[in-house]
Amino acid sequence: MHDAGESECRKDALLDPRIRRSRQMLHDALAQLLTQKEFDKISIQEIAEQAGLNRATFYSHYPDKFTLLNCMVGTRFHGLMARRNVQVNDCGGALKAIAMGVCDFLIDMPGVGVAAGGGQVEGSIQMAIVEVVQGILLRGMNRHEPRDPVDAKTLAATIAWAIYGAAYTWVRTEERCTAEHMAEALDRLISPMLHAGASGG
Amino acid sequence: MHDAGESECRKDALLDPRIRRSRQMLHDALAQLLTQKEFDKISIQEIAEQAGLNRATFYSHYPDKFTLLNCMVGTRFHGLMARRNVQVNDCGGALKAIAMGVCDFLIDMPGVGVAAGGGQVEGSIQMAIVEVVQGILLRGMNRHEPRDPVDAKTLAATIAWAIYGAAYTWVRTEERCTAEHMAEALDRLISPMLHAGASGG
DNA sequence: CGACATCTGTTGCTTAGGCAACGGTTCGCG
DNA sequence: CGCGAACCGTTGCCTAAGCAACAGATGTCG
Repeated sequence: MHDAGESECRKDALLDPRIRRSRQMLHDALAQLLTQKEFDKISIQEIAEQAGLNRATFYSHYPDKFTLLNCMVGTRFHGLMARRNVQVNDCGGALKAIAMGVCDFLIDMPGVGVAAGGGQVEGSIQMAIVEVVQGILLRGMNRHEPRDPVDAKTLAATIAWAIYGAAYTWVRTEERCTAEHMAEALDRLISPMLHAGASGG
Repeated sequence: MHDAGESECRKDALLDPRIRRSRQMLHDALAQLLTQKEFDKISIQEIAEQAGLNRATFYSHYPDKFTLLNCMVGTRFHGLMARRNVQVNDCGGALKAIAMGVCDFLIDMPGVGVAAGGGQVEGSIQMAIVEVVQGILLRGMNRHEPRDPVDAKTLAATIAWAIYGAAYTWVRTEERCTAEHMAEALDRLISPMLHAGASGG
């Protein structure tokens, strides 16, 4: 089985309610356990037990706990941005909204503190954030001011990584400013990049 | 089917996890809907939808929404008392704990406000509370100071109804005292009844 | 070293839930 | 009155989840 492997993490709709429910419970279980112990100290048995699901059911959804982690992080970040309806449209402030989302997500995400680093959790978070932010940027750019696809992809990647890097550094800073302040600073910093190269080729 | 009919509401343990989960979801769904509209304005379709379950699944657990209401209220009150580990033992204060539980439950229970009265919801609550409180009293009396079974049953019923009636009146009072204060008053009022007739025949 | 414990993937069978469809009731509205 | 809409209670078929059991890997303690 392993229907939810990596790439098909977010086919939320159209799915059997039982499947969506089970995956949701596995996500919640892992998130809960991450508040108590490190990722590599968590067994699949624990996750299944915490979720109130059978261990065999875990394997019918994910091949291993790493894939679950990736899907959990991706789904949660995607959900956060979707709930806030973050998108790049004609009115400004999109970059600020994106940066706010990333900052808030990093703050709330268990397993990411001032301590620890280089773990599997950080990697999953980074991947998920960059991928989702890239998607938002690309969709907005294509809809608003079309440009060369290669340029668009490069630009989106650059901005996505820039925002993630800034937020990642920010969240690990002892006496950091507010997320709001950080997001505004990032917006001012990056906006020129987004609008400068429009329609260039 | 209809495995959870009325009397066998609380066989929680030993049951297939899927069954416990579904019933829990139906309980939560009904409780949620009761915060929004009156009981007889709620359809089974709504309950199933709110629970994220199929309508047919509802019928495999309960014959109608009245049974669900009874089970939901009973389970919730029983769970509240169990979590607080309320029981009649050698040290005093049992009646206060019981009264506190009843007051807190009535306060939190949706569908019971200063308004409305004589509805199906009130009836279910009354039945559940009296039954559970009677059980607690009977178990405690048998364990602590055995007496004639008939007397015990009558005494337990009397006290249970007294507490319910007091709490019912209290919760519908405009400017009521705290639950703590009310429980203490009831304890002082009823304790003599509980201890007076011990070992009588 | 062996004994014991825990976790891992995987299997086959059983059971609960999803779904579509049915006929039947009630209600409101033109 | 007829019509549609919504709810009811039930059915049969299909799919996901529970469960027990397996062999194998790892780890730890005496």
